[in-house]
Amino acid sequence: MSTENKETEEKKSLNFIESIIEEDIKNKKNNGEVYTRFPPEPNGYLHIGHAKSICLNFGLAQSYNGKTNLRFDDTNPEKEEVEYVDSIKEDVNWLGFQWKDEPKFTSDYFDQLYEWAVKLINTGFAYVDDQSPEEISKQKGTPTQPGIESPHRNRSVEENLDLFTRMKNGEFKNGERILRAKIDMASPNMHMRDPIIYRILHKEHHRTGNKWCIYPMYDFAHGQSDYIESITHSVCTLEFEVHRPLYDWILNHLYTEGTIRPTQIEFARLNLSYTIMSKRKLLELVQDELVTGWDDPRMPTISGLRRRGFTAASIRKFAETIGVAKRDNVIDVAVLEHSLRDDLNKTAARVMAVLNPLKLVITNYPEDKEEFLSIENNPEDETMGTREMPFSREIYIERDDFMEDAPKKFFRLAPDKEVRLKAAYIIKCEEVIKDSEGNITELRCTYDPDTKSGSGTEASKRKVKGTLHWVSAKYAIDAEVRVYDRLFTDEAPDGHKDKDYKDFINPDSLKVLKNCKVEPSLKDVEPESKFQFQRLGYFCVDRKDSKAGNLVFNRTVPLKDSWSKKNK
RNA sequence: UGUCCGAUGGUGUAAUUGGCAACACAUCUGAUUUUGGUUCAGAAGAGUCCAGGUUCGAGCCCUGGUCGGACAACCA
Repeated sequence: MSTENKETEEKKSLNFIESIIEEDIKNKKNNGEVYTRFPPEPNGYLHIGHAKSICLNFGLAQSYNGKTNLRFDDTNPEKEEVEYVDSIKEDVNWLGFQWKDEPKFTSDYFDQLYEWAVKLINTGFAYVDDQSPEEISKQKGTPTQPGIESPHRNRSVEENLDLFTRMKNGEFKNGERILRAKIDMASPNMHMRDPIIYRILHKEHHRTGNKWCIYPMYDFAHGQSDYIESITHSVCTLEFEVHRPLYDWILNHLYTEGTIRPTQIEFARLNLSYTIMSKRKLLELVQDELVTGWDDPRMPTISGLRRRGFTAASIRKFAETIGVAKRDNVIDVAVLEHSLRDDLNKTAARVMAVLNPLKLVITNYPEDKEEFLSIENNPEDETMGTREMPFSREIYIERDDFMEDAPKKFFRLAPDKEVRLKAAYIIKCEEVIKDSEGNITELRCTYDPDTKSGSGTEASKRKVKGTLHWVSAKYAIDAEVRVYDRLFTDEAPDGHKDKDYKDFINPDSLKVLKNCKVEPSLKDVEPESKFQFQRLGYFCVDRKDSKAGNLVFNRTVPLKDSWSKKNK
């Protein structure tokens, strides 16, 4: 049986949301259409957890020939800002998704929402309450005890209408009046105990300015926005599960026969080991200057991952790999790193860079001689071609690649030992030069001219245990390399009752290396371009700080390293 | 002493009319390798939260438990 046959015969397994959608399509629900939305609140930057949701929502629409809206859920002017709106649009685009038409805003629907509130009042399903927040919350009861009804619950429609109009007109101060849905104060679901649907907020809104001084609550805006936009499947995270009865209740009171009616479906949010995902805590890291900003390469934000050197494709692949379900989950951050390496391995050009330079002189190599050696750009992809690298008598190698008293399994350079210089010659270490304090300052080696890589000679085919990367001292370019590591030392930084997540910040999450030497082909690299520094890891050109003549590279992720692992 | 949701190797996700628990990550071998990378070959690791029941047969259906999560913002 051919693989082709196999693929067509094996049905791809569906996640629970896809199952629901396929069932809906089969039943001709919503005319078989699939229309999703991604509805962030513009009160912070998007993170990898949002990426899961973005890939899910846009991906669902893609698989079922549907469309996806980007909608900003901007009903709380106290927390929301345009800076966040802009960053969110950029991040979604960067991830590779296109929303339908212009981005939508819940604030676009404030007029309609107001009308619907009036309708609810007119039909006797909403009332204005004059009580203080404290009183209202006291009457709300607890999950195990029913609430009690507000003394204003049975006001006349006329009085409610008058009061609500005056709320809108700014006759009251913040908190003096509130509009509530009249549902059931004894409901076992707290959200059904006459939830607040409109509050007074004398605060300028980033889009509607000072037009409104009353703003709808999430529950009185989200479902209606879905409905207005003809969203068929409103996919959100599990914490909104208990809101679903209210979502449905509101729709029941506004729904017009024959229109598309959205359904809310909840999935479990992403948790990543060694990572925090709370927007509030991420904001705190930024405000406390524990990181340099929302796009600090150590942040799990999309802009942080991007600046770190992640590819959009690797994030999409990650989202696909982890799947979607309803149970709590913690994904090993290694899964994310794996999808990254997998992508970069195929796409990133190999270059030579020495992070901790140690001078090495090849004593039998003529002083005036120079060679240009051909080297492949990516062994995984021949079409990426080759380049020429200058070789000369004086080179730099990695300090870690030399050991004076080397253990048996150390396949690198040591006194009297041989090693191959990648794409060049086999050299032998003859002498170790030290300063007065005993620090190694230079290595003297000899090379065997017959061992030139690719020359085809018998000597060139000789096997030596180790191969080192190197750069010509004369031609190397200086660069700054920022070596990033995970931000937290604990698997679950915010999972400890007795300790703050900040207690687990990794003091070595960033090491700045100033005098690195990189090969000359890197002279004019574009910001964000990605490379594999041979034998070290994947690095990218920092999109903000790298300039011609002042190169800055970020370490995206190290190569897998079975040597250091073995030596732990 | 409430309502809703969930429970499958270390981690995640599958098992679609009930039919030998599969895949990925992680782990460990070995081979290849001018990257201690990649690739390749292989190993180990769960009997599906527990107890009953239905059935020739249950991860899947039924009953009762246990454990975990969410919910009491004029946040979303």
